[in-house]
Amino acid sequence: MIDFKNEIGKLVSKNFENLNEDTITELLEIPPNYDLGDYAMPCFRLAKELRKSPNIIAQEIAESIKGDTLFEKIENVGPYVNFFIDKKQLAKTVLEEVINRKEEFGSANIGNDRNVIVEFSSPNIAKPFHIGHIRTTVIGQSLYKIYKFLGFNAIAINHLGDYGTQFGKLIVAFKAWGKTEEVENNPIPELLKLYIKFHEEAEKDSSLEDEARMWFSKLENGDEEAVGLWQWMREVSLKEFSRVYNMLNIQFDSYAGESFYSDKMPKVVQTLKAKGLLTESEGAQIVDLEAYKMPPALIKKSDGSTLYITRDIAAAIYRKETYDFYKNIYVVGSQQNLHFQQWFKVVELMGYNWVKDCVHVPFGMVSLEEGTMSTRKGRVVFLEDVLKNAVDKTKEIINDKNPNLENKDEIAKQVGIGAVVFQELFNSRIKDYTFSWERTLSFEGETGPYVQYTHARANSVLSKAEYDVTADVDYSLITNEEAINVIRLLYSFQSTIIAAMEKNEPSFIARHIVDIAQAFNKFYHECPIIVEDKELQKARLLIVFSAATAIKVGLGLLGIEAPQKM
RNA sequence: GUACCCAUAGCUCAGUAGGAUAGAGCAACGGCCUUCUAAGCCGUGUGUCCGGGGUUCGAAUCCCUGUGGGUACGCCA
Repeated sequence: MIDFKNEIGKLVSKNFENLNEDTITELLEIPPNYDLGDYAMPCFRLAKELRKSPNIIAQEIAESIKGDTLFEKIENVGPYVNFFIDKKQLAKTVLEEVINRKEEFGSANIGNDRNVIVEFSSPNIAKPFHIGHIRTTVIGQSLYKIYKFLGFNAIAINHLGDYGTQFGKLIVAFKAWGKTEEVENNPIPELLKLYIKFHEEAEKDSSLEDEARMWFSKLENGDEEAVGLWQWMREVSLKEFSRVYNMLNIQFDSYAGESFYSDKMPKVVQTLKAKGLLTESEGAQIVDLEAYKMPPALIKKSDGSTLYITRDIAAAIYRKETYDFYKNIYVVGSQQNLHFQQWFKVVELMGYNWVKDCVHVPFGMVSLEEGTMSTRKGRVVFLEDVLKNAVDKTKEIINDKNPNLENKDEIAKQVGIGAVVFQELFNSRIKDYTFSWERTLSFEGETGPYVQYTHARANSVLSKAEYDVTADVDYSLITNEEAINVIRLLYSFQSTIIAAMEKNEPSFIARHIVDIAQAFNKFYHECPIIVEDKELQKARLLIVFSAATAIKVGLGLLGIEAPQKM
């Protein structure tokens, strides 16, 4: 595609020797509305250097450029120079790009096949997969897809919470009150019951906590009974999780969870000791971080067993050795900000300069209307229930609006789950929010189903017209504002995807495809597409095809399906 | 107590690297299906951009400060 910013840079610098292309393109911005052009160049900052008023500079620049074919108009308004792109040129460059690239539209080879690890989802074994896990799961999946789309070799890692004192607790609880058959039949809920019971009983009898620590210690030392029970719990839990992953269509390249690193930790402790970073404090082994205004990092408990932070360090080192990552991304809630800061600092102190490539991508908390979620208190909303409810609601809507639709169940699944995922990805990561059924199950306005609906509608037109993609189009027929607005959004599609990658923010893409859908729907209402004039029809169908393609690609990057009909 | 995060319309939120009149969706009300999918489109209204300073030609955006809310701070993850 033509890079219009660069073209403006060339045009202006040609006439003004003391302005080079880069300073011009850096100044360029997109005006508040299209009446003021496609690009604007504010001249305030040039005023000092050129010793003229911004208005005069803008006037001189505007007057110096005459008769360029890429721009239909270049005008001066006060201190701004406004550039209006020639509509035919814009339509041609954008629509030809879509034709040439189809569902690769928007992709780019920025990554050069370098490895980017995305760690996400990472639920705790033996605990329910609840609504609090949705953000990491869905944001992680989307980032994984975005990096791939931009030419990186993305690696999805599910860092399962399959280790730690909690397993000591579960083993104690299972041995005391559990029944194998009940757990086999209904693993997560039964294990959760045991976990809750443990905490209730431990309040009365604190020796249970010690017993739990002892069992975890046994597990770490390879005690046969402990390892056997642990393996069994891990297996039945994973089977449950995979149901949700299948619904969301998520695959992982690795399930190397915390337990995977258990034999890699002694070396970390050794290195820390060798580098003189480890000190003893209250019987535990710590790395003092006071010089960096942080609380100390606990490496080993007083009973000798390890902690979360030690495992994360071991995992990072292992990943560097195994994948030689370009970036190592952790999609983990903002509650763990300090934890990441601490262990990043420890790794830095160990002398590993690749720590700069480790990125914590935090996100805000999900709470319930009743208050914060608590597994121990059993106050949770299961993710599977949310997805199922959304699918059921979608089925009702389909029966109401489009009862003759084929594959109702499949489409209800795509739309219902799409609605939940989209809602999750539409807002900035960092914001906290309260889960609400009403909002999750609303399908109008800025929602997944709205975008999917727009895609299906576009497809319906294409199939009615028996459209064949062709570049043999008279682009000068594309003149109306509604059509051009769609094309403008398609033009900025790729830069939006790149920004989403740079900021690790899938919501950029979600918002952009809503914009495309809105612009398309206006176009759809204003301009009849299947018309007498076949040349005009061809041009408009190409816009329909292009908008549908971009929406499909965008939804794909969010991990959402784009059904042909709905 | 200390650190970090958040604060924009009745509600949920956008607002690119500081730039021209601060925008969407929802909710409310009123229109539009004999024509390409009405999960749609069009119209109507609302803002001390949390308060106060500062930097700047220019601040919702950057800095300082206060307020309100959230999170985290040694043997959980």
